[in-house]
Amino acid sequence: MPNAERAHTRTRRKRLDPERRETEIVEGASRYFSEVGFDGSMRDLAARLGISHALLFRYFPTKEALVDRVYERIYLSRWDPAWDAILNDEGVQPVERLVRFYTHYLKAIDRPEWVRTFVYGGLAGVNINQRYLKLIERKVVAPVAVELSRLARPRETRATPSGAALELSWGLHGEIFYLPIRRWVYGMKVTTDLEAFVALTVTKFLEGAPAALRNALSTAAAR
Amino acid sequence: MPNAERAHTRTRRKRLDPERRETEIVEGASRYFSEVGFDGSMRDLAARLGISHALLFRYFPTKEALVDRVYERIYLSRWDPAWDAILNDEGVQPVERLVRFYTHYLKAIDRPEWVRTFVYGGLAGVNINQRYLKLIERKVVAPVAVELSRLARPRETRATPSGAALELSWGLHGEIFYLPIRRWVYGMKVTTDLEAFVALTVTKFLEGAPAALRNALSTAAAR
DNA sequence: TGGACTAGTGACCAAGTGGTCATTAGTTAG
DNA sequence: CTAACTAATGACCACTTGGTCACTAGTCCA
Repeated sequence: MPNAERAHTRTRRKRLDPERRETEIVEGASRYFSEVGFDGSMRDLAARLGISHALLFRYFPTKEALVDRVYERIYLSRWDPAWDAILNDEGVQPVERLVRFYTHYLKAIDRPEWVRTFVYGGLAGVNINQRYLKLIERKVVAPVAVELSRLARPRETRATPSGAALELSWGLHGEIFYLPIRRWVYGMKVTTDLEAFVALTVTKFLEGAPAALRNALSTAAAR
Repeated sequence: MPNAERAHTRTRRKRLDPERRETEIVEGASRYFSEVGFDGSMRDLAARLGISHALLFRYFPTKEALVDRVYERIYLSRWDPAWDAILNDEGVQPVERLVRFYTHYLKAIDRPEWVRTFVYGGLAGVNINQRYLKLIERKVVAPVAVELSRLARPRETRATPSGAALELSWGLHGEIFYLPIRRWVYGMKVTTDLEAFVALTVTKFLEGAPAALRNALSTAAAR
């Protein structure tokens, strides 16, 4: 074992093959920036990784390039196609579908890198956020709103959900998303029993939203 | 009119009395930091205010002092005592109470300085946030949870609400808070009809939450 | 064993940061 | 009109930042 326990001081220079080093950098950067925000410095990051900051610039020409890479890693390639199936499985009761979907989703999302980076990005106006939210609207909020409309008015079959239905579905999403926010942004102590939390929230939604929607639609129509 | 239209160039040096200058600085700083985040520089801020950055240090010994002051201005002194009355007015139906309270609250909150600064502060771990959320829990979430418990189980009279009831009330709060977040953090286009939004959300809550709570309590008891 | 290849570094640069201070110039009371 | 008071400034300091580059030293093949 040639590489064990050096007598003379310090972790000497380590030579990694470029591929490994790169993933090490990207992963480290994800963690680092999510803690500190994207104003964190390249030198600090390098120190954490135990390398010189010059090396970072060997792998990424600018800080921006690294940051872009971190974003990419965190969001894109993070929508699990299986979720679509869960959400649209006609053979399952709506409650069950929503509970399953949001439990999976929450489990994937409820991590500091994800949540904090997302919020940092929102504040900075990074456009990846807006793209992501559009995706959420298309894949989750709108379908849920359609389902909700059907529950509220079983007879009607409208393709596009009303504004109120969308608002209510965004409400569900926001409510669920607020759990990781409370945990990772505001540092509050909150449940870790994600499934119970989702079940509770979804039940409330399905018990209350159809009535609220009917109410809103009829008062709007009466005007 | 001695001070009108100088022929020779530039807005010359202006001499304000300290009190006015100070409020001008604090207000400008609130706007500036809420846009840029607290990593914004004192020089930039000064340029925006049309003064030299040295002057800022005449009024605030350090940047931190200014930031503290901005926080103070934005949150503390921003809980309207009238809200307590609205929320606890036994003579009014719960729906109406919640709608009124949250409409007022949302109107006060739904401004970029407030929302963005709050979120920036959360990410940075500023303790004022945690204090504020404790206040919300004490003044809003907990009372709402108590009310909710009463609605779900009219016979019981427990002083402290269950975990599930609290969770549901936090859900309501999160859902409502998510509207300004979407507007000011993620830059989405969302309703400006706050009252209609609150009415919708509160209705959904009151229609759905008691049932969800009963459900949760009985399955927990059955175990 | 010795070279060639190249991952990794230290020292450096220009631009920006928070913060200081001697100096300048509006304003007003006498 | 002048002198005194003090709001406001410009020039400066030490330090940090993103980024560059000539050099150093692991590793592996001949």
